[in-house]
Order: sequence, then structure tokens, then C-alpha cells
Amino acid sequence: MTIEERYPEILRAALDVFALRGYERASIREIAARAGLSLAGLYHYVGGKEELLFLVLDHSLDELMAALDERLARARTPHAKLLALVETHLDFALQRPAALKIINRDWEMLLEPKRSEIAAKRGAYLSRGLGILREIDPLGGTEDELSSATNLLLGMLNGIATRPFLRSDDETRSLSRTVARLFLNGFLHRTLDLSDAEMALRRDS
Amino acid sequence: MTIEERYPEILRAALDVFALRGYERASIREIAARAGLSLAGLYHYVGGKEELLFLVLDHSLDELMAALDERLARARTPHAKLLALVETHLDFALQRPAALKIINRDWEMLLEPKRSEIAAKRGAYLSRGLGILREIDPLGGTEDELSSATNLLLGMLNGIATRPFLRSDDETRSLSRTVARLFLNGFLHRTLDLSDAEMALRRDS
DNA sequence: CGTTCGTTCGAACGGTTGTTCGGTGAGGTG
DNA sequence: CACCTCACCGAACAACCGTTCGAACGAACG
Repeated sequence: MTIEERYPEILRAALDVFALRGYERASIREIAARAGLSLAGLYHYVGGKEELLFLVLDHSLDELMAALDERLARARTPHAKLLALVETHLDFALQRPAALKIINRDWEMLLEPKRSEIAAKRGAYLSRGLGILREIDPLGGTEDELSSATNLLLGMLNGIATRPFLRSDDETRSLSRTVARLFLNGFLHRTLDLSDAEMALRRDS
Repeated sequence: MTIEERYPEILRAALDVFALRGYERASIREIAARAGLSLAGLYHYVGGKEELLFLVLDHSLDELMAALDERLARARTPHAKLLALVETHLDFALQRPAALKIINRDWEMLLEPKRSEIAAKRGAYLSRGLGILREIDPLGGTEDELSSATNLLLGMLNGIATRPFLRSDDETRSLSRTVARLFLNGFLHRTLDLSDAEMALRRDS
């Protein structure tokens, strides 16, 4: 078998094992077995365990980013762009749960300098969100404010990016609209007073 | 030294090492050293590595839950209860970052039956949030809807439950208000149409 | 035919891990 | 004093880890 045929199944095997066991508990032997290779056979293709994690992360992030940019390109208004981001993320969570898991959990296991390289790609994804919020924001929030809002939004998405919240394409699409609406309405009116909550707070403190 | 004096520093050492390295990469030897004990000396107090993780998780969740219930007891209105939840969570994130990290990341490493026990405690925390949202919701959302909303809220919080978003008590308190407002406004108006976003969506699909 | 090259493997190496065992010594009790 | 308990430790053990080495195999090429 040639390299071009082996590589995809090696990466798929590595992704699955990493997501299932976590990076440290995942063993190269299990990855090799799942890819249909012996232990030493696997080392003919990849340099080591960390490189395997890097390759899988790099590839998964490229997929996620490509899916986002594709949807973003078809979105005309800032609100549609927000919806595109939400839909992309939740759709990715539904279709590629293992990939999302290592993106959110296992990337921290990388050592420098690969860690920074992946961190940069994650940052690029985040800054897509930040750009969208900047377009949307009518209040001209500071960069810090917009940055924390982006993290709020993506945190929300990761909060439901797991079964049993996402079960089918249709459910995911309708949930995306709900989430986008929830965030957008909150974001636009984030300075509105919640009168009784404020009163209760003052009484407490 | 007696057991009552050793236990706290053992648990603190374990918490720090688990949070710093991750459960699998954390070594019992490092925990023992940080607690001022030899390797075998540590085994005089605890049964093993997994029990150590369980004890730390159990204790941390108890602290978090106690802090929440204390604040909740002083909150009169549903809105104030929401603010109490947000403030508790973000304050915990600021004061006990290591504890929050293992609660969110390392609890999955537990094996049954301890895993279920911790999962139940996490569930109890979640259902506090669900109860609050049920009180707040004017639309009478379904249990599924409220449950996913709870996960959205806690996901948001975990999205910024990290430096550099939380730097001081004051910043945390003001950020808590912003976040609570953002979520509440969004939650209350979650069925409102975003007219142009909807239009753009229809054009896309 | 002989040689080389890419692919694959069995077997082993050194290191680290969680855990256990046998013992040491201090402090209290009779 | 003898006795026992509790806190603690050095040393070892077995298992597993990631990684490497040397060789076998078939195909391609001259």
C-alpha cells in the first residue's frame, strides 16, 4: 500500500483513539492496530505520538475553518454571518464529535512549538467570531468586550455541542436558530437594566 | 503528624498537580513530594491514584455547591438567583481555577462506579441552574428546552472562566452582571425574530 | 540474474508508572 | 521494662509506555 492510502486511515484511527481515551491514555499500539498496521509499521509513516496528535489537530481545524468560511461566503448580512458561525459549529459537533473533542480538550497536551501553531489556528477561528461581532455591535464595544463576548458565544456552543442536544441535522438547524437568536438578542441589549435583579443585588451587597 | 493535618495538604497537592499536568500525566510521586511525603508515605493515607482524583473532585464540587447555595439563599427574585449563579461560578473560576479545571476536564477520567457518583454531583449543580431558569421562563419552555438553555448558560460561563477575562474581584463582579444581562435578555426574547438574519437564511437554503 | 527501494514486522530497550512489601522508629500503655 | 500501634520510608516489582533496530519481503530496474 502506498502512503496516500495509508495516511487517511492512520489519521482517522489516531483521531478516534485520542478522542476515546484522551491523549495520554491513548496508546500508539492501539492506534496502529486500528489502522491495520503493526507498531513498527506505524512508525514508518509518522515520527511519533505527538506528531500524530498535531497532524490530527491541524487537519481537523482546517476542516472546521473551511466549513466556516464556506458558509460565511454565502452570508450577506452580519446577522446571517452570526447564524453561519453557529450553524457551522453545531453541525461540526454533530458530524465530527471526535474532532471537536480533541480540538477542545487535547490540544493543550502539545508541547512547544507545535502548541503555539495549533493555538494560532484556534485563534484564527476565534477571530472570525470576533470580526462578526464587531460588525454586529451597535454600541462600539471595546476589543476586550468583543473578545470576551466571542468566548461567551463559543462557550455556549460547546456547552451543547454534545449529545443528547444534537441528534439530527434538522434538530441541529433549529437549535442553531434558537441559540443565535438568544445570543444576538442578549448581545444587542446587553446594557439594558434588569431592574429587579439590580435591586436585589444592591440589597445583597 | 495526624491524619487531620495531613489530609488537607495531600488534597491540595493532588489538586494542583492534576490541574497542572492532567490526570494521566500527573504522577503520584510528584503529588507525594509536593505534600511533603515519600511515595509509600502517601499510600498510607490514600488507596490509590483514582481515589485521590475522586476525593479532590468530590471536595471541590461540594465547595462549589455550598458557595452557590449560600448565595442562592440570599437571593429573593428569580433574576437575583440567576445573578447569584453567574457570580458564584465566575468567582469560583477566579479564586479556584485549579478546582474548576479538574471539574470540567478531569472528571471523565474516573472509572465506574465513581464516575457516576461525580456525574451525579455535577448533575445536581446543573439542576440548580435548570430550576432557576424554570422560575424565570415566561414562555413555559419544555424540560428539554430549559435543559439545553442551562447548558448554554454554563457553557458561556466556562468560556470566560479563564484568565485574562477574570482578573480581580471587581472585574469579575461587573463581568458577572454583563453576562447575566446578556443571557437573560436573550433567554427572555429567544423567540423574537431576527428579521434580516431570517431572510438571509431563507435565501441561503 | 543481482541490487535497490519502499513497506512491513517481531523483538527488544530504557524509562516511567502505580502499587506493594518489609522494615524503622517514636509515643503511648500495661 | 515490654508491647503495641501508628506514621512513615527505601526499595523493589510488574506492567506498560514510546521508540528503535535489524531483518524480511515483494516489486522495480538494470
